Amino acid sequence: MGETLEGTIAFRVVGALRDDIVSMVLKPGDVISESDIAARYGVSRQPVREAFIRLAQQGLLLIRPKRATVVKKISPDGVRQSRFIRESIEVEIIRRVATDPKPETGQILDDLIADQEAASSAHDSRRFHKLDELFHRTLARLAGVEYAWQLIDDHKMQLDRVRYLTLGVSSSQRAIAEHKQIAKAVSTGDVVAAEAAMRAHLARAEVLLSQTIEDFPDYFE
Amino acid sequence: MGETLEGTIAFRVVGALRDDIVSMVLKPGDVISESDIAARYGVSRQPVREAFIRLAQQGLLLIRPKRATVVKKISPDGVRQSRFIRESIEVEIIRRVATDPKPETGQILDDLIADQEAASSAHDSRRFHKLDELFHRTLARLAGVEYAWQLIDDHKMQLDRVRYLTLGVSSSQRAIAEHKQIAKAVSTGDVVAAEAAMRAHLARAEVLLSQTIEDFPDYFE
DNA sequence: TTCCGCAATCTTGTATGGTAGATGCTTTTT
DNA sequence: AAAAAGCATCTACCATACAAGATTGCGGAA
Repeated sequence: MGETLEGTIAFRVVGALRDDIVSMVLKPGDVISESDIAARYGVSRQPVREAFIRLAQQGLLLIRPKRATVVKKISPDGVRQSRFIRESIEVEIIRRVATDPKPETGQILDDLIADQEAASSAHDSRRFHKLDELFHRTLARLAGVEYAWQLIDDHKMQLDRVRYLTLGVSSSQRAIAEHKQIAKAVSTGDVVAAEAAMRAHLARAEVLLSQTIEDFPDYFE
Repeated sequence: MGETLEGTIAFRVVGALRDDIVSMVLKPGDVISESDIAARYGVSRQPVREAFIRLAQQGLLLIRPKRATVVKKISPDGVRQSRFIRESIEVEIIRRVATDPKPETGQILDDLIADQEAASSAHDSRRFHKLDELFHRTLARLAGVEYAWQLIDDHKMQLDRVRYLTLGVSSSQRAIAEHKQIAKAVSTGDVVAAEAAMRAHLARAEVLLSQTIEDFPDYFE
């Protein structure tokens, strides 16, 4: 035991702040200070400061020395490049999986899609979102590069803030249909179709950004 | 001014430790402590601790709570996946650049290659390495995703530690020839050839890893 | 009225002391 | 002799105090 630092105060503060930022409880541009957060959580400045450092390195906070710390505004160009990174990696993943599909691949993906349909029918959007994420992470695992997904996950936080602003807009039916396309192309070893399906799937979120910027201009830089 | 934190002690310690780790002055498995480093640099433990946090998040250190902090050993699988990430992104970059090459693209790349040839003739391996890095970063800039290169750069630290163990092995002549291939394919808009040339260029380092593991087994996990 | 300067008061950065957990060696017990 | 208990001594974690840059607003001078 104790091989990780999950039990530390700093770790808890990191999690709490990250959740608040991604879920827009703390809004882009909000000014916070080590003392504020420390008082709010009833701890000293020290672990809060360390949490700030971690979150700043993840691109969620901006520490302005001797001035203040602010919740980083969403950078449209940053979002664009995060998507570029995600698409680059996921396309390469889908290629590798489709090039050499294992026998059990199709069944694994189909099971996940079935779960998603259940969550969609139950209108459990939180579970649906979790399963959507799992679908993509599973593809990474099948390609033997699960660590690469962890990287995407870090950058996805930026995208998730935008997603949170557009809740309810996304059509789960359409996402499921696209997942089915991807799964089918993968299990039949059709690399070209798999890549095209993945690109189309990822491109769908594209249109949302400009509209969101107009709706919430203060949250963007 | 002062919009950054470059002037802080913690920042300097980060840089110094990172250089020591990448250049193998601090070797994988070495045990260090906040007190050690603090005494060595003549500062207090606080900025050292913050430097540890940053470096741990970058994957160079492993903090074992209440036990010690060690220079992280190189993970062969991590190196493999870092290469996967790099190849995914760089291939996508080269596609975009080659798909829509700007008029000045060819000249920019040719100039860089010329500089590299000069550095190679002068046997200035440090400058050669810097220019090699600049070549790739320039491609990212031409694709409009310079931030993506920054991401690669973070992961490249892991690869650089391996590279440092194999100094002198790489042939600069061959690297230059490959850069020329890439530049030519890009400026003529030959997407397929550009992608193939980039993959070949990145794959060349592949063979070195297994040999390096045999030569320095203690540095790997 | 406008502008300049200064001081109160924010902020983050740094130093240091104390706490608790983990390790390893010594001593004690069986 | 072997195993277990105790203790010295590491470590990172946390709390607190102080330092120094940055901001704000007030007051006096032009």
